[in-house]
Amino acid sequence: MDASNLKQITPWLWEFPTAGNMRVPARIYGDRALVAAMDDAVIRQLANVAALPGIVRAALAMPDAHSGFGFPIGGVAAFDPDQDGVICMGGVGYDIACGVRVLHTGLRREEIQPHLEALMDQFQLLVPAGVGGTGGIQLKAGELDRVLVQGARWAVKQGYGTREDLERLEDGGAMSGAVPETVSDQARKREKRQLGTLGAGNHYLEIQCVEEVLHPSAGLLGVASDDVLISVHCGSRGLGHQIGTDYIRILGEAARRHRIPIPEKELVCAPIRSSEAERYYQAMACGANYAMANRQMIVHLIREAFQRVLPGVQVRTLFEVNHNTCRREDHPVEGRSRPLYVHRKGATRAFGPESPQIQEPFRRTGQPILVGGSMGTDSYILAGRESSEDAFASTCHGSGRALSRSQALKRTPGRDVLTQLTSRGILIRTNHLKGLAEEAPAAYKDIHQVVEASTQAGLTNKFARLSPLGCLKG
DNA sequence: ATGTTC
Repeated sequence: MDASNLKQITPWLWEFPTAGNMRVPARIYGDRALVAAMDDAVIRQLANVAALPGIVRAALAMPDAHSGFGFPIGGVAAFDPDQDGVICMGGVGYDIACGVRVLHTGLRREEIQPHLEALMDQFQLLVPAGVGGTGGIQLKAGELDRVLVQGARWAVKQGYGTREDLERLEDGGAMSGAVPETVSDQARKREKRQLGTLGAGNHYLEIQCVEEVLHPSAGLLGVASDDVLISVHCGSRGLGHQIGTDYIRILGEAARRHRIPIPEKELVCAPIRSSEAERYYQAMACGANYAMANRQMIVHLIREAFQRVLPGVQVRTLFEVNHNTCRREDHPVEGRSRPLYVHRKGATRAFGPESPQIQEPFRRTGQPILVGGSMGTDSYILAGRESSEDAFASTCHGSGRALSRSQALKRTPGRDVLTQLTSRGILIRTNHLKGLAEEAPAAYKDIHQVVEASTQAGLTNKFARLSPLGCLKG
């Protein structure tokens, strides 16, 4: 992207001014190099989003943004129900409430090292992974509806976790507003035996070590140097994908009736107060609850693996954050708190300390966020700040793709990626070499640069830098 | 991301 077409607001924030049918400007967070490296489609898609009814302040892109289906990945947009604002499928994406759970093993680097191979083997054995992957639990008749409403709380009630896990999940593990009747038979059919499965693509389960503590309050999150953590990155599987697919048609018809122009298929939307948008929100909340239950089931499998290899180890939840959602949240608009519908696609919430909109354990630090690097690179723990409110309390979610999947496939064969990572001492487990090539480190932006831009822009503070020890890829 | 182009 040619940054000379953009107005520099700060060295970490750029603006594409309102033009044509845009109602608000488009703004991109990132340093000059990150913005210059973004594909032009990011601006085109942000301009499309900026033209939607009821959009507030600006259409935003985080420093890890790249083009997505209809709406950039790394995109944020908020809509006001009193200004004919809309709910937009593309602002959530297909993998509803994809997110990251972060666990603490209670172990230090030297304690885990002799058991790493055995642990990775057990993870591979116990956690089903891959496209179309089943092997998750078979739900009894009627049970799925309870999962869709209760989310991770359902899993804990079944004995797959603890109350302490739930205290550290968004909404205590159950997003409100879920109505199972809005989820199609087709979506239910695709769900069969996928609860407790990792999925494919950039989804992973990684053992990580705290390399560097970067904030004096890191201890409040329970993180210290050389601690061994686990990150689980996955989402709502076939069920969430089918909900997205189903509502493209429903929201598309609504958009036509309300005469909202839809330049790209997945940008379909409907007025927040229409029955179609209400139903989409209810179905999306079901997808979010499925994703949170899914991660909770995987946490249970991780604990099972530890029981086999290192019995007695207590694996605790540190936090979880979703990065593909639309949520009703209160935000100040022109000095007054307003209920807005905030879409974050490949972007996470980043409320600062004291915010009533985050779980109680995080009120002193701000919302904790795991920003995943690509496979084999560092990750960061960040926490939200009050100044993130400029971006509707949002920040980046990962390092962000620099190459498309097909470009990455051409660049490096999967076997070479495996060799490179192994030679750096990272244990890789996968059943799918092609997937490894698509997710090669070279296919991603530089995580350090993305995190630095987010920090300099005032969206988040750095709390810790993590390095990978072992990775199970979907 | 995804019953890997319904």
